Amino acid sequence: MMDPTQTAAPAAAPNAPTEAHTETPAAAACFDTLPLDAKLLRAVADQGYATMTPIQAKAIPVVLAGRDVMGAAQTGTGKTAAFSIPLLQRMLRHENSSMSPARHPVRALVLAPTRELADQVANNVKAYSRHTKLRAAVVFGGVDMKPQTAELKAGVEVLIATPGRLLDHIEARNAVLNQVEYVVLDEADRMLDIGFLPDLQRILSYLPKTRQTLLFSATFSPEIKRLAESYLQEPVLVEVARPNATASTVEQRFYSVSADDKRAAVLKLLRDRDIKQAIVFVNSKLGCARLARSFERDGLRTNALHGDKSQDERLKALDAFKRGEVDVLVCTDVAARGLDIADLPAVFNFDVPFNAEDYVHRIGRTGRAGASGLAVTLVTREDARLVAEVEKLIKKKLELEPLELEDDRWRPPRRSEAPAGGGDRGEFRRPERERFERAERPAAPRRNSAPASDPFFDRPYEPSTMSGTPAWEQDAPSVVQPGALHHKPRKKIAALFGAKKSAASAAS
DNA sequence: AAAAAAT
Repeated sequence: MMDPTQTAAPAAAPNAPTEAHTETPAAAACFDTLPLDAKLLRAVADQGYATMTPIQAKAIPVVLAGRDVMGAAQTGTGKTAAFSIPLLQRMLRHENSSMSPARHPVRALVLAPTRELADQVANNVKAYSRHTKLRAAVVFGGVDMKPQTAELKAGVEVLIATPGRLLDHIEARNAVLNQVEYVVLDEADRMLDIGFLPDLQRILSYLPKTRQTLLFSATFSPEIKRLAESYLQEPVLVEVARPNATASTVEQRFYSVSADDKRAAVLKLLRDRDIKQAIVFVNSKLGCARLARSFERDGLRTNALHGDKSQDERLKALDAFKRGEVDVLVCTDVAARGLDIADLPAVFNFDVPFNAEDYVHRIGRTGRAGASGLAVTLVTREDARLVAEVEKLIKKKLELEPLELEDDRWRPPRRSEAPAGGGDRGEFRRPERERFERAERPAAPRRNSAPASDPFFDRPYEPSTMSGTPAWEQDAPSVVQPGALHHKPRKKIAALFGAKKSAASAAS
C-alpha cells in the first residue's frame, strides 16, 4: 500500500506553490509548504531542491515538533537534510537567551562514524545555514587540532564530529557541551555498535539530559533499536521503508567466481556493462592497497581509500574520484556509509562484506537521489553463508549467476604464471586503458537538478509509520524471525566457519 | 576472515 504523500494524486499537496520548478508530475510536497524560515527556504532552493523526499516529508514536521526521532529510510534519499533543516529551524526559533558569548556553547551536536562523512554532513549543514547567523564547524581526527580549536573558541552553534577527536576537544575544554539542545547520531546503528559505544556514552555523559535526540540510518537491527530506545524519550519512529531495505533504483547482481578470477571479473564487467566509474569494496586494508595497485597496472586510473592512509590522502582520493579524475576507487568499509557521490554508476563488492548491514550501505553509494545504479557482488564458495545473511536481511531473493570468463585476455596471470620482478605484466591489459581513454567523462560535478521525488515511492514494503508511540515492540518480531542468522552473535558465525575450515585454505 | 574512531 502506498503512502498518501507518495501518490500521484494532485490532491496530495494542495499547497504546492506554482513557482516550484519540478519536473516531477507527482505532487510531492514542497519544502515551502512547511513553516520554515525564509533564510532556510532560500538555502534549500540554492541547492536546487524543491520537493521533499519521503523521509524529509515525514521526519521534518516531527523534528519541528520537538520530538525525539528514530528515522529509517533507504540510502540516498536525503536523510541529512531531513534532520539538519528542521534542527536549524528550531535553533532560529528559539534563540538561546542563556547563551553567554564568552562560553561559546554548542547548541546542536551531530556525530558521524567516519571523518569523510562528518565532513560531508558539515558541508550540508553549512549550505543550509548559509543565510543565517548560525555557525557550523566540523572536528575529526587525522588533522591538526589547532584550526579546529580556534574555530571552537570563536563560537559554534552546530558542531559535527567524529567521536575520538570530539572527546579530545571536550577534555581540552575547547568544546563546551553542557548547553547542547539537539543531538543527532548519523548512521545511528553504527554509532551504537560495540566499537563506538564507549566513546559515545562518554560524549553523551557531557550533555544535558533534557534535549532532543535524533537517530538516523538505513539499517537498524531490532537489538540496536532496543538499545537506541534507552537514549531516546518517547521517540517517534519515522520509517519510509522497512529498515535494511535496499533502494529500488539499484540493480543487484551476484556472480559466482573463484577467488583467482575476481580481478578479471571486475575488468570484464566494467567492459561489458560499459561502466565509466565504480567503487570496489574490499574487506581488508591490505587487500584494498593490493587491488588498487593491480588495477593501476591494468591501466585504470585507480586510487585506494582506507584507514591506513593519511587523512590528506583520504580526502584527496575521495575528491579526485568525485571530480571524475579517477575511474576506480578501491575502498574498505571506511567508505561504505553515507558518502554521497553524485551519479556513481556502479559499486562492486570484490569481497562479500562480513556484516550484512554493510552490504546495504555499500551498494547505497550508487542509485542515489533517484538515479539508477548497478551493484555487483562477487561470490566465492566460501561466501555462500554471508550471502545468505544478506538475503535474509534485505528480504529479497538473490540469484547467484555464473560468470563466464571465456576470454583469457581478461584473466590476469596467476601468481605462479606472473613474471618475476613484477614488470609490465601483459599487453592484454591495454584494452582497458584504451576504453577508459575513449570514455566521455563529465568535466564537473554532475548533479544540479533537484532529486527526483518519486522513485522511492514504489516500495513493495509496508508504508511508513509515524506514530506517537514507540513502535518497535510490535515491529521487531515481524521484521526478523527470532534466531535469524544475522542476529546471532558474530562469534558464533565465525565459529561455524572455523569448525568447517582448517588453516589449509587460509593462505593467500 | 575486518574496519572504523584519538595519538
